[in-house]
Amino acid sequence: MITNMKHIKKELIDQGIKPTYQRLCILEYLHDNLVHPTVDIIYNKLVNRIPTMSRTTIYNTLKLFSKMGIVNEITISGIETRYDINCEFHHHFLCKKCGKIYDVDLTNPCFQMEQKKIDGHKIYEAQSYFKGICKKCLEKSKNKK
Amino acid sequence: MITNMKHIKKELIDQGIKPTYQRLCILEYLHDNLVHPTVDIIYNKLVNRIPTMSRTTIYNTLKLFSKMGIVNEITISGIETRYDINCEFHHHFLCKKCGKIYDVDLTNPCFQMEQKKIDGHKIYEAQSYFKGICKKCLEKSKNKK
DNA sequence: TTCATGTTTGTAATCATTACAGTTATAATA
DNA sequence: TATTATAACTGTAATGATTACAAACATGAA
Repeated sequence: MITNMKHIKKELIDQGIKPTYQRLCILEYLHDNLVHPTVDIIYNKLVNRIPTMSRTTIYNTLKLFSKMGIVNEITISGIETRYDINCEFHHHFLCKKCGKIYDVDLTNPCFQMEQKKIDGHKIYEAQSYFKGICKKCLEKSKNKK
Repeated sequence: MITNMKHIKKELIDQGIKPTYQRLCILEYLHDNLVHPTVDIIYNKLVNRIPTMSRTTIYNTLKLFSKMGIVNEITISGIETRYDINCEFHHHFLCKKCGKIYDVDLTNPCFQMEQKKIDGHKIYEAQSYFKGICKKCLEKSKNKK
């Protein structure tokens, strides 16, 4: 438990979300595990602490968080949704070989990503995905040769 | 049939892909319908011309095309994969209200999107997604007030 | 205490996608 | 032309993430 529960609670109240124990645990998990977890990963971790925890609750909560802009839904893989606390702006890289998702820091933030409107459409969220072969997999295939 | 079948055939042969009738029809459809179709949309259209057409063939073909860089898989919605001919570079905007996906032209192409490498990872594909409320839905909700 | 409202839970249903095995088409060779 | 090997196509069944739904539970107000 790295993140202070009081801060987590305040974060929810500030957003007008009732701070139930389940919601606090989910938000705390997201703060402490910036690994783009799936619903299943979150469930398997939290069910230890809350034996009655339901997957449906996690789905509902993450949908609510997403609606309020607290988390981003990352659909890069096309298989399952992954979740990310909406903190400093960064992009994502998916390795087509090993499936891992890396954070990509933006040295020069792209102004297009920071627009509030585009072609008359109101932007709530912007994401960029890169797909290819990651550093580690590149090295592995080099060694094989 | 806007696009010339001979060109389509050449495109496949150039990529080293055997130009079967099914593949030609799928590629032709993608060229003529730049609407980010789903597998189901493509299937329902093509089954009229090829009554034996199978969904599995479309899945297989699109996966092959994606591998060869002929099409891009768009996973913006998280529900189903949409496909786009990989022509001039553009981004996508998803309306959270009506679900429509708009093309977004880039007046000033972002240099980060054109890199071949990032953090040592080799980039094959780059996409940017915007999510929010589209122009039409914004106007509709204005009128209601 | 009662009541209303919102939240959580577990199960069943949905639906996109994949696995698989049988069939068919294609191209090379005899 | 006939044969054969290989690749492509097809239809069905299975998978697995997500959602729908209804019952149980918690909370706070009256």
